Amino acid sequence: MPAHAKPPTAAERQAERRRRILRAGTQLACRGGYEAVQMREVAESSQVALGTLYRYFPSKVHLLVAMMQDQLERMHGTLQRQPPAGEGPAERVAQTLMGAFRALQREPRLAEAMVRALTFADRSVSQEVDQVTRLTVAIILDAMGEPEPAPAQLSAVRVVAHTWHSALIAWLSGRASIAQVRTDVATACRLLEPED
Amino acid sequence: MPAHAKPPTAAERQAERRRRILRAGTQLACRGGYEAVQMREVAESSQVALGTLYRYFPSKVHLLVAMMQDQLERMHGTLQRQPPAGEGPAERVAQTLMGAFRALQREPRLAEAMVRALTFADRSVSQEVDQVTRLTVAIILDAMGEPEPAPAQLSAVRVVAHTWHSALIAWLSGRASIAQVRTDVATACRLLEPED
DNA sequence: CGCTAATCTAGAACAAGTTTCAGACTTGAT
DNA sequence: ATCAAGTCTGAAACTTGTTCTAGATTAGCG
Repeated sequence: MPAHAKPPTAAERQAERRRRILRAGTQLACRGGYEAVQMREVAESSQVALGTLYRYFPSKVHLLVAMMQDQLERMHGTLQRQPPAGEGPAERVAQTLMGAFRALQREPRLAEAMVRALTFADRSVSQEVDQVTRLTVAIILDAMGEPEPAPAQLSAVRVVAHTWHSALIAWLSGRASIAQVRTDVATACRLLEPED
Repeated sequence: MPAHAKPPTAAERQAERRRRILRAGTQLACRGGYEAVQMREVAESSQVALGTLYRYFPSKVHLLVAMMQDQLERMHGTLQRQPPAGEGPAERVAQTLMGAFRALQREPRLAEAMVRALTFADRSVSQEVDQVTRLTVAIILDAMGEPEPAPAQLSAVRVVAHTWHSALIAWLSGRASIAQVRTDVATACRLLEPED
C-alpha cells in the first residue's frame, strides 16, 4: 500500500465500524425482515465481536431504530433538495408521505424490521424513538412549508405522523391495501389545512 | 362433593383452561408488563403444561392480543350500556376514547403489554389483530351513533383509531403527556364531524 | 518509553420464547 | 368394550437476544 496513506485514527475506525454494522443490519433486514436481523449474524457480517456490537448498539431494537434514523435522515435530505409541488399544505404533505411510502415499498422487509422495532421499543429506547419522531415531524413541516407552526398545527402534524406509521404497519402486515394507506394518509392530511 | 354436581364436559374444561390462561397472563402483565408475561410462568400459574399453553395460544403475542380482545369486548359492552352524552360525533368519540384511556391507565403495565404485542405482531397474528381493529372501529362507530358509515367516514374512523393507539404507546413509553394524548385524540376526532 | 484506562476479540454462559417427545389420559365411534 | 385419534403433562432440547469473562490490543499521557 502507498506510504502516504495515513493510518486512520481511532475515531475514524469507530465511525467505520458503526457504518459497517448499520450496513450489515440493513442487508440482513432487506433479506428477511425483523427476525433475520440476528445479532450474531450482524456481528459476523460486520466483522466485529458480539460484545463490540452491543457496545455500539445496546440492543437489537436500538440497532434497528438507528437504521431507521439513518434512512429518515437520508430521505429528509433528498426531500429538501426536491420540495413537493402541490396545491395546499395537505396535498404537499400527502404527496411527500406517499413518496416516502413508495421508497419504503422498494425494500418492504427492511421497512418491516425498522417499523416493528420502532413500535416495539420500550422506555430504554425512548430517546432514540423520540429522535425518529422529531425527524418525521420535521419532514412533514418541511412539506407544509410551515417554519413556525402553532401548537394546534403541531397536534395535527402528530396525528398525520401517527397515521402514517400505523398505516405503514397495517400494510406491512398485510392488513391494509395501498389504496387504504393512501386514503387514510389523505384523510389525516385534511387536518393540516388552515381553515379553522 | 354433592352427587348432583355433574362433571364438566371436555369443552367446558377447555373453556375453563382458556379462561385460566387469560387470567394468569393478565395478572402477570398487571405486575410487570410485557416482559413479565413469561410463558413458563403463565403455564405454571394457570396450572397447564407449557405445551398446552402453546396449543391454546401459538405464541406470546397471540396470548397478549387475545387478552386485548378480551378487554376491548368487555369495554364495548360497558360502553353500550352507558352511551356517551356529547354534542356532536367528534365530542362523543373523544369522550369515549379518553374514558377508555383512563380505564387503561388504571393498569398501565397491562396496557403496555397488550399494546406492545399488538403493534409487534407479525403476519401470523394478522387475523387476531384485525379483530382488535374491528372492535376498536366498532367502539368508535357506536360512540358516533353512525350505523351506516360512508367510506370516507370509515377512513376518518381508522385515522382516529390509529391516533389513539399511537398516542397510547407514546404515553406508555413516557414520550407523551396525558395532555398531549387528549389534544391529539381531539384533533383526530375533528375529522368525524360531517361538515364536508 | 512505560503505565493505565479503554476498547476489542473469542467464546462461554445465561434467559426466555418455542419446539419436540414419550407417555398417560380422554373421548368418540364402532 | 375396544380401538384410534386427539389432548394433556412433564421434561428436555433448541434458538436467539443478552451478559459475562479473560486475554490481547490500542490510545493517551507523563
